[in-house]
Amino acid sequence: MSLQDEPPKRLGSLIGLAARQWRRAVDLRLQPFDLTEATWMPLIHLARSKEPMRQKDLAAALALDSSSVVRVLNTLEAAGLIERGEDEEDRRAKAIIITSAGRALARKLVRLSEDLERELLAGFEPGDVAAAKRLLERICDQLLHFNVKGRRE
Amino acid sequence: MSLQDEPPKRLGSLIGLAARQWRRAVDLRLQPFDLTEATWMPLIHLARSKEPMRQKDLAAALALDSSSVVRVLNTLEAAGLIERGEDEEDRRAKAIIITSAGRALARKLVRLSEDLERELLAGFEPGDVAAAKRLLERICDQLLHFNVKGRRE
DNA sequence: CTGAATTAGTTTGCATGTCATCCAATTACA
DNA sequence: TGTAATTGGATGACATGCAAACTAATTCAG
Repeated sequence: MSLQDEPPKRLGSLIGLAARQWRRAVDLRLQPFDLTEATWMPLIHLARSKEPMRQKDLAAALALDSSSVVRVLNTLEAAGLIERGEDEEDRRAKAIIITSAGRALARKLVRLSEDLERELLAGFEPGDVAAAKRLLERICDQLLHFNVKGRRE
Repeated sequence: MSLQDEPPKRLGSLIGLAARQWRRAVDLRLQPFDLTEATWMPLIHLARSKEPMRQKDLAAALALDSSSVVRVLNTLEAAGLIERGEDEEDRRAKAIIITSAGRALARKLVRLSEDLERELLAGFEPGDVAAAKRLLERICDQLLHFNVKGRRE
């Protein structure tokens, strides 16, 4: 059931496949914490920022639709990992603050994610990985461009 | 809104981001055909195969769960692009056959997908792209391994 | 040959991402 | 200043992927 036996995949499918498999791997490891890939990313991001973030900024940072972020934050809030405070400068906005429980969990998650990536990439040339990352970043930029252009033509 | 301004992304997030953006790009282009990325992949795959395929084989080829394939095939069947025939050798199985309308559409889609990829990758070194593809394939293999091991341990 | 295990396909429930739309607050401008 | 446009957030509908449970057909063991 190896992948090399099959006809060459397009880059798009390959990326999609890799993303799905990666997500499954992460979700597997996060099961003990009752978290999933979608929930840990915001948490780590929030832990990294010293200031409380607005949801809009978080969405931008994660390159997610703001509606997705709303839902994820709901579950994080229900789990007591974050709180939604008021933003003084703009009463529309909410200031997302991470609770101490959230911060503690985030520390574990960062370690876990580093372990996973290390384990997964063991046996790969660091240079190759870095090159692939650069390429992916450029592709993402290209796609962003492309999508924005296509949408609000 | 460029991506370079932000902290370096982990490879996992980067792949996920690229996959989402790529999907959006494809979906944008497929809107006129009332299709999405999830539906065109099976169609192209079916068009490529001379023999009618079983759903199980299609699922394996797309690296999808068989239940996902069921749903996609339902919509393709409703759109008149495929038909589910009986498999003579095994009455459990269905032989998926692509209709002439499906085949015609698939031809367009192949061209479209090639155009998209070409356009998107213009300005990239072909060698770099090939290297990234190889790396992604190896990562997918690694992840498959990893996930199978973790699941039914 | 008969019952157990396996297999192909389906159904259902859940998580996640996107879009369209709505509401309230803010900003811009005439 | 008063109204229009914009913005942050929330909600609902839909697509998609996965897992678990189910059905029907096949295979395997005895």
